[in-house]
Amino acid sequence: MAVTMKDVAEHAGVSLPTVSRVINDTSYVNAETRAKVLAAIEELQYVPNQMAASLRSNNTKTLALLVPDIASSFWTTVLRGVEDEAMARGYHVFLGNTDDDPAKEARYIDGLVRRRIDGLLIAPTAKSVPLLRRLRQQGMGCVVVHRPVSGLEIDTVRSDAYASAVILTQHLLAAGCRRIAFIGGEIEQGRLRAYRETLAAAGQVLDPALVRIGPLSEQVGEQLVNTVLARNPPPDAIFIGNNRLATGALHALGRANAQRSEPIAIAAFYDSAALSVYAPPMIAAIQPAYEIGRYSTRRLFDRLANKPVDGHEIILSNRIMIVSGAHTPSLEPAAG
Amino acid sequence: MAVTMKDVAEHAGVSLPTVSRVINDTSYVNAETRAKVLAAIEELQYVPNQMAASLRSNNTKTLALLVPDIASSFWTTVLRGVEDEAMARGYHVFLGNTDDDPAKEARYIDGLVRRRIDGLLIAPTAKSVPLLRRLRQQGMGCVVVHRPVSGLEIDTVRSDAYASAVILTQHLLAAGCRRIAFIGGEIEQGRLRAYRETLAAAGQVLDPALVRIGPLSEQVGEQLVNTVLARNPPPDAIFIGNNRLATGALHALGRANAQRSEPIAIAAFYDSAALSVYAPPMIAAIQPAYEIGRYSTRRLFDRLANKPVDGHEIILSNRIMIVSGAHTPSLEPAAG
DNA sequence: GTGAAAGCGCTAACAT
DNA sequence: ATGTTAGCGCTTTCAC
Repeated sequence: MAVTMKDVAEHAGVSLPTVSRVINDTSYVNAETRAKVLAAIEELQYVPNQMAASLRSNNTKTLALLVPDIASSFWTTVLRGVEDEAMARGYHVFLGNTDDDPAKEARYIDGLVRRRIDGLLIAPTAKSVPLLRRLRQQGMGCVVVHRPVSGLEIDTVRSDAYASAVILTQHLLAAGCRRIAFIGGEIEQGRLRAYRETLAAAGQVLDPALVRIGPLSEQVGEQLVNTVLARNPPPDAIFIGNNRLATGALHALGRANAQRSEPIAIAAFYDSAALSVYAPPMIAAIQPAYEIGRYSTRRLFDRLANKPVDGHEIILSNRIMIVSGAHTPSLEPAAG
Repeated sequence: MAVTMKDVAEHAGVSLPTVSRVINDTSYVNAETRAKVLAAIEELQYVPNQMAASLRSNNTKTLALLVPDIASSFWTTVLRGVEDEAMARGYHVFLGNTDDDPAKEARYIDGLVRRRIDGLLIAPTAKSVPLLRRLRQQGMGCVVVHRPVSGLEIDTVRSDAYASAVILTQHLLAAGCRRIAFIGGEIEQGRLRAYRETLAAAGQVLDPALVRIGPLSEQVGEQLVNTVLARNPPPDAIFIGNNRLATGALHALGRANAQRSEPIAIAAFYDSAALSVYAPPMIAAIQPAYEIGRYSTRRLFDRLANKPVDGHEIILSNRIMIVSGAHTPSLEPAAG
């Protein structure tokens, strides 16, 4: 059917492995021989068959990134980081959406293992630990992206959500807020804990009705805000623990604040893509999505190359920003 | 090394092809035999090697999507559509960013051809026609996404940008605007033509200084708006021909309008993801990104299956929306 | 309905 | 520095 390495070898009057050596630069080849081979490749328009190479050599030069939903600007930016880093090394990347559904995740991973990907970057669901454990036993290179995993020593790249959440909460307290609501996703346990502990440390009692958890979508963000606003007395500040929720939540808050003399203060986990589109006055923790993507991929490559690395966790810092104008996010990180 | 089909066959006491038949459901197998095989697969934790299967069967159950930049919400949503459709049929998808750079695109495609992907979904650069022609000669299934291609009969899925641009321009004219600026990307020739022709049809003379073309980024969107606003006399309306530019452009316009008694009217190509984050009063053409992704993928599958299809172009309609409140996009499509 | 044999296109191990 | 040989794990073809 298509032209194969054998055809190239015959055309160039050399043996088949010599062609392989030229293509993969895997051992020295005479300049003359090399030229003949290159000419044959050019003339026959030969394109190597990676399937065959992979079957023999046991590596596919292929990675995969599994995220909850690529439609979220955070994950999009992570993907861009992964892609840039992988492409620079001649690797290609599969993308998969899990929708945080363990069944979908499992189905995806099965397909990826069949395809013998060299490594996996994954934002696991809450129930993925056994699956990750099995993958690792099978020798699959894995890096967990942006989510902590308990009960398993595995490479993880994430930002320090807890520390940022403390700063955000302290900022609201310092601004005089005394009824601070929290909305977030199931997965944001660290941020919720930071919020609770910071309030407790400041001697604040917490109204449990002001803490709302829900699935990660814009619509839910809006609903959760409306729910806590309906509480009597209403909150004087809202901590939004997730960037996906933030998109909807900020809308609802914008409308609510437009009708109040004293606006409700806002702290939010957000990302730079969303920031460039909409940024009301607030204090925000901006997550380094692109860097998370790049560092995850680098760590994966380091593992694949058996390079020595220290520790299992890479923790990047969020950028804390105080946004003052309606559409003019300050470009300077805030102090503290 | 790993457990192979041969191991499964021995364990189940059947021949190797029988295992293959069970796995791929490729011919009838006795219920008993089937059960034995399935048990062996389970017991040995066997995962088929898709490389080997692909090498033999000449298909990889793999697609690729090449976009200018996945960080744009439009392409993100297209990807989601592609992914959903592909996953439903057991296909996996490679993602690539070209940054509209022909060299990068070529490098990417080479890697994909080596990997023997079954089909390619691509938003080509302006210079990709020869490349596409060659790919098609090699028998690669190709669908062009969201961009018109001239001089080549190739499957294309896009929205009717020209028609929408006419409606947007007519709307601005009907609202009494007489100095309508246009900002867009190099690639948006159809939209620019619609704008020019509609103005001409209405007997309007066009100030060439009010037409600005630039590369697609938020920053450029902001710059282009500032450039046309600096013109004396200033425009009374701005037509934003691209959703990526729109993000930055709408910021600049928001600031400008805040300081004017008579606001500058806005018409824009936008997308639903961006809309849910920020939507000032304007008339917008909302592009059906998710559907473009799904239809492209379906068309590709139809071609791969040699199904008869009529025509090379699938043209979807944009949704025309009149946004009135600051953050409350009307959910009803506007008439006309 | 199932098995035996061949071979997809390449790389790895060895020989020279 | 290059050639010979073997075989990666599977599907296909052809028997029976």
